[in-house]
Amino acid sequence: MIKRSAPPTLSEVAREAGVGTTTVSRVINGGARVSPKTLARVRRVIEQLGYMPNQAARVLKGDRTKTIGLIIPSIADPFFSSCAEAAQAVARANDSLLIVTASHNDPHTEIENLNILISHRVDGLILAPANSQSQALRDLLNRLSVPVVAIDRPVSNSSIASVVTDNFKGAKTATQHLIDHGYKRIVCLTGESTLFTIQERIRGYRAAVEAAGLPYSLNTAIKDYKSAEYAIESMLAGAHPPDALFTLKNSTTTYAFEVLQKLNVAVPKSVALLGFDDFELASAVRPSISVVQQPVEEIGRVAAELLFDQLLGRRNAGLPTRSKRTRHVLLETHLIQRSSCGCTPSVA
Amino acid sequence: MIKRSAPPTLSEVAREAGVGTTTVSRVINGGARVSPKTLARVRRVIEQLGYMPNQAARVLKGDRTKTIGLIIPSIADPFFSSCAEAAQAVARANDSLLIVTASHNDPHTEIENLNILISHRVDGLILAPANSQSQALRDLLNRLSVPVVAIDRPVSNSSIASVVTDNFKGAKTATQHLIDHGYKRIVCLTGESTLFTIQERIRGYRAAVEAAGLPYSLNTAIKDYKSAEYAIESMLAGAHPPDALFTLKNSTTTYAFEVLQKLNVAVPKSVALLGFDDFELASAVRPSISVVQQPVEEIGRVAAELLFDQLLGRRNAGLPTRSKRTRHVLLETHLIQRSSCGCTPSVA
DNA sequence: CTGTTAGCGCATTCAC
DNA sequence: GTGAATGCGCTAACAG
Repeated sequence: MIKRSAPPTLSEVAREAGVGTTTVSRVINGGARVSPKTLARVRRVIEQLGYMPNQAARVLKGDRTKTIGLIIPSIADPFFSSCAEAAQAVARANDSLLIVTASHNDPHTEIENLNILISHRVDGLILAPANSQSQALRDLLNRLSVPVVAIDRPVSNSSIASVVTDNFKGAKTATQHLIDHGYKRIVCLTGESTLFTIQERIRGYRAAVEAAGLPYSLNTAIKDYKSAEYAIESMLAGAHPPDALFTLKNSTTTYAFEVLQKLNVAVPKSVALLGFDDFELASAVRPSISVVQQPVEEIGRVAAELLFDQLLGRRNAGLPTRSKRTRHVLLETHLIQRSSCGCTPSVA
Repeated sequence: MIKRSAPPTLSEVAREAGVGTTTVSRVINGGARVSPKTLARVRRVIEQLGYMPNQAARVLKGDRTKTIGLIIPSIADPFFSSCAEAAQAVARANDSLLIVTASHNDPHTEIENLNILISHRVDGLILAPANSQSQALRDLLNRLSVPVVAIDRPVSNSSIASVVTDNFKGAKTATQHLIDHGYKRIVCLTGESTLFTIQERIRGYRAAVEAAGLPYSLNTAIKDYKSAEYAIESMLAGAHPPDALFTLKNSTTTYAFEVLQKLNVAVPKSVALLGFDDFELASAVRPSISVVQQPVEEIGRVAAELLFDQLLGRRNAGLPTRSKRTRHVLLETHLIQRSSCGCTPSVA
């Protein structure tokens, strides 16, 4: 076992096998038009030397890099890591490598990641924009020579393809569901209210309560257990305590749930709970928590498929045609009726 | 806004700015030894053209790629995605890009990923071996010219650095904790019993019960809710029903928890529950679930730090010195005493 | 301070 | 079937 400092090169293989570099190149790329004898010999040398083609050199030749980039807020976030997993599956199916980076929802880090990926000459890009409105991002994306697909949040005022959940409709339907249950004082709780998705959900909530002539009550200051506890405790002690809570994001939902438990509030009897975004144990807790479910894997999968559509279309078209049909995919949510909203699900 | 098909190159920038390529190169790399005047001019052209250096060309020059690879079973798995996040932070701090791929615990896919990363000439590699025993993996890893760090599971019979949790000790301590509570029939439940980590935990469980002269009862067939339900239900109906359950992995723990709830078994009164590996809502459910917590982020962080240590050491040493001190880091677990084991935690 | 030049490893003409 | 030569974009000698 020889541990060299530098990996073997194609020409070393060629020399060792006593053939030209072209032949080795052919062998690597399928072995067409090479005599069985030399094929075998070259393959043996490759095996022996542990030769692996240098991706950088191939890329430099101007071909595609067979690499696509994905920029998400966080790798550790279940929502986005599921997207990533799905996108990676599609990438692999298209013989490509997916490079995932985290922006932490910071526009600066996002641009940084973008530049890194551009330097790596990714063939295409999927990203969840930290800020849907950012002019800088829009500019950078527009001058890019590769196709881009936005996920979870669109890039506003741009023709960039996107795959997002119908947050408005999902929130409106969910709120309506609470209204149908007969709740009169539905309070909406959330954090990170600057995010596009959250704003859409707020719009949906508002549309529903206003249409029903019910009070609109929104608290966007829930950032941790403490703030949730404070908010809920004071509301409950107030003159017009809520009879239902609509939480717009995962963490808020669990905070609210924990607070209600801590306070020994009967759910849904005294206060109902409905959350946006499903999570692992929502069905395991007591009462099980009703949620608006997003098609997480689908987002990643569809985004990647859209990207490769553009990639393939582009190659077939010959010229880098401006995509004729920029597509915006709006994915439906699904209301999962468990116990916390007042429903009695068939499956415990 | 001109959308070119091919990204601008360094020499285009040079031509446009009326300087030599070297000057542009200098500007890109910090701008040392360039007159302020030209510096400004070149920078303007770069900005204007939206030039970004081609990573592939740099790599081809033989320098480091400033890229490290990470192979984990799944991106969507909270445990590993947290590791990945931590490793990425370290990578960024070292001005490097982390490329994450998923092996799905399949040795074949693992080798495939490995080859892809080798082709990309990563400077180093972190991986959670699908099979700790695999000879093929060991061979491949050994002939690699870059440093490797194994996480979660070691590569047995090899000098490859590793960062793993002390699964044996963690499981033994946990079992002992149950014994101290007075439980006499502690049953161990799990799936994926071929994994190194699970085997270590089984060893720990066994060591503890045998030392205490208690019966050893292991079921490694828990793969979904159904199998958990079947297993637990039959045990409970048997002659010697367990008074405590020790579950060796996350999913098993939640399955067990759900089954116990479904069956209306009082926890921990009738049957106690203790799980290996912490998870998001373990403290939010009722009763809150006691667990053996692993230092997840630390695994990723330490592994990456170890890798960069080797990388830097290697560069300073000049020659590719065989690492004198191959390091094996064993990380301690932490027993989180919540309610399900019979403890009364101070924090509800 | 600045420009010229030579390759890095590979795929790809184009000859033989 | 096969090989020699060219150039992808960049950096690092070396001149000036």
